[in-house]
Amino acid sequence: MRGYGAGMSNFDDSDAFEAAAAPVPLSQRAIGARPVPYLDGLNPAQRAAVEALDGPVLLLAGAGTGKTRALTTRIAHLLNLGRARPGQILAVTFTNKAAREMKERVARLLGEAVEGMPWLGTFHSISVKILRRHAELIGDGELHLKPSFTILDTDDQIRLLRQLILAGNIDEKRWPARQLAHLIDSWKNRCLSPSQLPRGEERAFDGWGGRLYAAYQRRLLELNATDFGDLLMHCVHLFQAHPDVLRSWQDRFRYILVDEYQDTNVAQYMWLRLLASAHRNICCVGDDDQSIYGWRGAEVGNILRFESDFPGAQVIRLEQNYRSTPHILAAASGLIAANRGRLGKTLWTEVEGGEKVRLIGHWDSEAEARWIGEEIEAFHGGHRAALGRRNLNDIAILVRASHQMRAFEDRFMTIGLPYRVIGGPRFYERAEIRDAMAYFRLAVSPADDLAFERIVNVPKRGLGEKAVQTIQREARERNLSLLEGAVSTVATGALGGKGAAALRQFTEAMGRWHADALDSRVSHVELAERILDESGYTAMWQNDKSPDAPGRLENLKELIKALEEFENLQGFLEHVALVMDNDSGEQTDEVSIMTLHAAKGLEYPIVFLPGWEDGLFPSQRSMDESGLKGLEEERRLAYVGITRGRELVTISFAGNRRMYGQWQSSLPSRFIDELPEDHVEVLTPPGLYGGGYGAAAQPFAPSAIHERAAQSDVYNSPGWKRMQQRSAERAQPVHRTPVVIDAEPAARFSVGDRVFHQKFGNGTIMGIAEDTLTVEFATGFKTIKAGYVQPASQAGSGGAMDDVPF
DNA sequence: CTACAACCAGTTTTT
DNA sequence: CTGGTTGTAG
Repeated sequence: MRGYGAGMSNFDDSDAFEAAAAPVPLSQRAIGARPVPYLDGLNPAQRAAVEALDGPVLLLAGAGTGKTRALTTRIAHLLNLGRARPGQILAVTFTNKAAREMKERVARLLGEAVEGMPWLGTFHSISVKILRRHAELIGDGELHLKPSFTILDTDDQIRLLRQLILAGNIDEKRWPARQLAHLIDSWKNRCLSPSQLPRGEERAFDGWGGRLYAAYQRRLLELNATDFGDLLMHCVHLFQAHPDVLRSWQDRFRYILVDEYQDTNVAQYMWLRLLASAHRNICCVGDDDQSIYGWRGAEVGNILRFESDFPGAQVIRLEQNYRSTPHILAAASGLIAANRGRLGKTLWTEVEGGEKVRLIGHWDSEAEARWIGEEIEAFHGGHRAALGRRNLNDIAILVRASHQMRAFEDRFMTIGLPYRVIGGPRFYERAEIRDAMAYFRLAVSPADDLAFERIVNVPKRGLGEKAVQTIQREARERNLSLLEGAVSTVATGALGGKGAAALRQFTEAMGRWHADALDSRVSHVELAERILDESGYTAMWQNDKSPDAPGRLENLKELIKALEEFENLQGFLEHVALVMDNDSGEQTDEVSIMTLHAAKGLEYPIVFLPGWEDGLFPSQRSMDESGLKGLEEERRLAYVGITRGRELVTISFAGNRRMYGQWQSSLPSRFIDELPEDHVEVLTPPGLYGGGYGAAAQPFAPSAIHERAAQSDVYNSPGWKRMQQRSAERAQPVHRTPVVIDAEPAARFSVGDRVFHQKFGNGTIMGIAEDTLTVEFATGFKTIKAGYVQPASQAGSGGAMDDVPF
């Protein structure tokens, strides 16, 4: 057993073990009437976490220390001891994914015997459940929510705000709706209603912030709608204003568990405090070193303050790591030790050996991508003896900013290395899904004005801005919904011939769909398909020549499939806003590329961390906006990145990077200086000065990189200097290695073959000249290097179009 | 109303 | 450089 944690003063090895120093292993004692096999195999700290059932508990769980296991076992224990029934445990997560995983694992621990946990879910989904029961209490006497309220997503929210901004005669150029949305969100994150805004803040947004916020909240009530931020804020205000209601929920939830506590914002914190204040049986699990969402309202302070917030709290540290090698843990620990405000933990492992964290600098971002591509091919081909032959699924590239991904996508496309981008737009955020949903929403609730506006002219019906304005005027004057207003507009003949005919057709069809939506004899799945067909929506994409059109049609099919799981359209719409996500169930062998944020909670045997350059990582913007706080959050992000790796972590940086089409030179990240050099091996970049892979590592310590930059071989090489000079002239770097790897593929193709191209979609080869193909795509003829296309049948492996859900 | 050209901004992301 | 939005001409 060895501890790592350079310079951490508050580390106390005995902490975790004292709590569990029981003479007889607990798993061998009879607890209650039933045996407790699930306690077997827990380490002492985990067992302590499971058994400290009463009172406030802070479970500081480092990366890879079996946090979820402790949490789910704790739930099983509560149930097994009869301390609570499933309905009396409140277990909160941030994401649906985490909630799902926890549900599955609790079910596995307890077998079929236990019914599901109704109150295991995200902050938002649980808040919705609570709010629906007390909707009438939200708002004022005049105007209040109804239990059937809808939940607007960010898009709806912004469109609503834009209308208010325009109505207030504010220049939307200088004061964009997006910014107002962010401002209002930040208020809601802090649980501030319009009347509670601190002086000064209400004057934000050109003096209109407070008033626009108030107007927006009023409009939401009129629409019987909430946004995501409201769900939490309304709950807190409900609890504060109605002690009897709060009391009933406090009584119901005998035990409270919270996952990822370091990511809670003020609203979530208040929500939890209110619910826990009576019995104080609250167990918060988190890792202050992994708090990386400060920019969206998370308060690390919540976890740092836990002991004073809940006096007498037990603090249990999970520090035994089951994921990474000692070198990886040591590198991560050394790095994070540079952060000030932290509670302090020291990860250790029983595992021995393993490779040091590798560090390598490259001339530019293209060389970096090229090198990583070659490394991956070597791992995949089994050319790294120590690691054996690896699946691509074992490998991940974690970047700071999504624009870094392109270099890798380009390169991997060229060499035909299958990859998958994780993250990206969510399924329900895709335009086609939102359009389809708007149709369904309008069919179910004809008064849904936002849905009406979204689809009245999708597909194009010749109903542009003018027509919509006419309808809006009509609706406002007669106090009707937009759909009713549209009917009325047709009747009064306020709209010209062509538009009127199209609008009549639209409203009549919608009338039929609405009737069918209410008719329980009509299958909602068939109705949904019919709506998309009759509205011309499906046809719109079928006629669309762009390469992503087939993918969109595919998504629509998936949407219909998802519908089958629900009783009716209403039920589907109720859940979809909160619970829909894109977890592609496909199991193909691909390298994963994602942002560091998206990687949190995941692990891979082999991890590449490119782009460690000052300004990019740590991000300049982060530091400019939040100073030291921002820098520390960046450092936590680096910590998260390193601790994703199980066996081998490779950090890299480039001296030049293309940004917005221009070459910019950069220095290695300051985080590289902070890596403990005993655990880092510095590699020599290939091709610079005859180095090559086999060359011995340069014997300079990473902590000296900045100091030695001026004299080191890398930075003194003629090539490097030439590049610096060239990039200053905005020229392309000298460094251009001919692409060797893809010299052969042309042979694989012959005229007439169907091929797939990332950008142009599917096409047919019309001619071949060496490695250059002439391909006919839907959009016309293109001349393409063979390396950029793949046989159409394999289009499933590695194209951006694979990034579709399910 | 649509199509195309000019213009501008440009981390991280869940619900 | 790119994608998204805005502005103008047809």
